[in-house]
Amino acid sequence: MDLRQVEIFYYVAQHRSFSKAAAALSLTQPTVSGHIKALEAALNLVLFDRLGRDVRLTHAGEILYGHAKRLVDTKQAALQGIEELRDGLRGELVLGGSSIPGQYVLPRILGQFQPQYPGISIALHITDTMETLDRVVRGDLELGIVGAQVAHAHVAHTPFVEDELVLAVSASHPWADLASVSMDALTTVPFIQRERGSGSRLVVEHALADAGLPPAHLRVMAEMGTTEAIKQGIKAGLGVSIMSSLALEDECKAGSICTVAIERLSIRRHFSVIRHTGRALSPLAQTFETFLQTLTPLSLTLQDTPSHAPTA
Amino acid sequence: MDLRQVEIFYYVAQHRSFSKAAAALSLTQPTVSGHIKALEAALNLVLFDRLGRDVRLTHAGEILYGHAKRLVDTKQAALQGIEELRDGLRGELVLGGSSIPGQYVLPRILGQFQPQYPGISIALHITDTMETLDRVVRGDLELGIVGAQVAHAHVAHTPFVEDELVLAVSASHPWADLASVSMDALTTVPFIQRERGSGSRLVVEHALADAGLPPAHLRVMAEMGTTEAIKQGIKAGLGVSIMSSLALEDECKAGSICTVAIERLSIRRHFSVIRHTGRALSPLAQTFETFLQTLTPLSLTLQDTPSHAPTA
DNA sequence: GTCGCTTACGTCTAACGTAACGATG
DNA sequence: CATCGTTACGTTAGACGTAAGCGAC
Repeated sequence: MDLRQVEIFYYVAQHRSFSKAAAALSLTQPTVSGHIKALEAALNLVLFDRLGRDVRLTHAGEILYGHAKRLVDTKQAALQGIEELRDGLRGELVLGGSSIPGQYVLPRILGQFQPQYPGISIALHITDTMETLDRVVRGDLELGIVGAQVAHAHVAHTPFVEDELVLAVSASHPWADLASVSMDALTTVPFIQRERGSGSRLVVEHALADAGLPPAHLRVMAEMGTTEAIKQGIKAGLGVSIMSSLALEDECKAGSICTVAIERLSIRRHFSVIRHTGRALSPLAQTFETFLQTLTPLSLTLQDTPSHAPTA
Repeated sequence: MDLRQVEIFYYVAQHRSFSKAAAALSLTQPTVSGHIKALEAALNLVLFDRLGRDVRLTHAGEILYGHAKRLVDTKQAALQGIEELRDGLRGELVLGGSSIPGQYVLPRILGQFQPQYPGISIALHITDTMETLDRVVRGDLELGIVGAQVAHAHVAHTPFVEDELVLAVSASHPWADLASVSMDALTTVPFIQRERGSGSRLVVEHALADAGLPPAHLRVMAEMGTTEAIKQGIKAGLGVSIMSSLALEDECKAGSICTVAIERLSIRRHFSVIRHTGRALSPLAQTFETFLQTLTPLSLTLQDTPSHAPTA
């Protein structure tokens, strides 16, 4: 049974006329005749009584009519669903982000993106860089945004907005009012670092090592799983840390944490958008990726990114 | 969007493999490839991620999969519905019958027919011959069984079981014990006849007229709308009547009404199955018509048709 | 090298249109 | 005779198969 035939049957049944159905379908009347004939032959049923100029459904035709209506409706619903999907108007955008991008960057971006597509839903999985990468590889996430360049076959990295990692100290710390401290000074104070697997930690260790300060020289007094925990540790006077300036916005404003420059050291990184090269992106994900590319770093910093120097 | 493509897509999605889907569909693998390619082009969407030897649905593919499943299921349901319909296993058999066939013949036949098709329902409309004919013409009834040959363009008559119209008198009537009476005697007793439009009345009038007894010569003392009313009239001693032997079964057995032969007159008729020549019969009606044809008059008379001579 | 999807190409069915025919009112 | 469905036939698109190509493990 061919859907085309069923569709034509549906039109004929509705119009009670072969010729009117043909007109409605932009076909010629013999074509409609042929399809109905073929359908009747395929089903081995007579579907219409041809009564002079009147065409009526037979009992069998009425049964088929109900099924035909359901088929045509289902097809229509499918086409509409696909249409909306293709336009990125519907669907679920499944994203992943490591902690800093996931907590401080993506929420702002999604806040701009979602209002443009009221029909969509967004799932944002915030884990760490490694886990995000794994999920992209498995296909659980369409796109990930991570804070470190982690290579993997089948995974493409696209550089994204820039981030600066800064030295953060408690407002009551002796360094709080200094313009800058030397790199060597870092080894003299208790240091709090992120857990292994964190992109931030990777970047910090690389940057310090490149500048001639092996990570082992730091007086690491604590290793914490989240940036939030580290901030609490800093405020409690446990130690200092180097973290994304993005995470310090509120604390700088509030004056509870101050950032201090490190002499001759600027730790900058790009966040990366990662995706599986072997998998196709959903239209919605494509739309989002395009949206990301139109975002200049400016449009992010424009909204309340803390200035480098603490306000307090 | 072609249903064939969707169906093939559905198989590929289920098997997570083009080649396995091809095998399941008895197609070659390139054919399946081609269909998926065409579908992806038609929808302007990538439906599968081809990951080496693994094939996975994209997000768009998953959306389509839901629709595809509904489409395939709907098609399947339609085919099954049609199948059952064609086999006459389901549906409604809409019949009409004039009073005698409708009340005394069809119930017996339907009692044999329906148990063979548990899924069907039967609507039996009992009116008179003319009304039954009209309804067949209008298409409200697929088949009618009437007691007289009434010609109409587009209506075909098929002779059915034979019926005998007999003289019925009350058990207390002077004629009750006679073997027969003369035709002329009929004009000497009060006569009860059926209403206009009745096939029985038509047949009786024709038969008497043919035998030389104009209907006007009867001493008609009552005209009643139903056979049942006439039987009550006979039992009450209002008069005699000529009616179908089929309607007298119980009364003869009970001894309340006796049948008497009329000399040199036997009034026989065939019931006719009528149908519209311009309309197709539903498979169920076809099945029923075939069933009717296999019924010999014997199989009807076999079950308790009253003997011509009264038992009492 | 093997497995599995894609591409290329040839065949053949069938979808469609045009034109002629036929029946109904 | 006008309208509407059917039949006949020619054209073209596409469904399918075979064979070769190609990337991944």
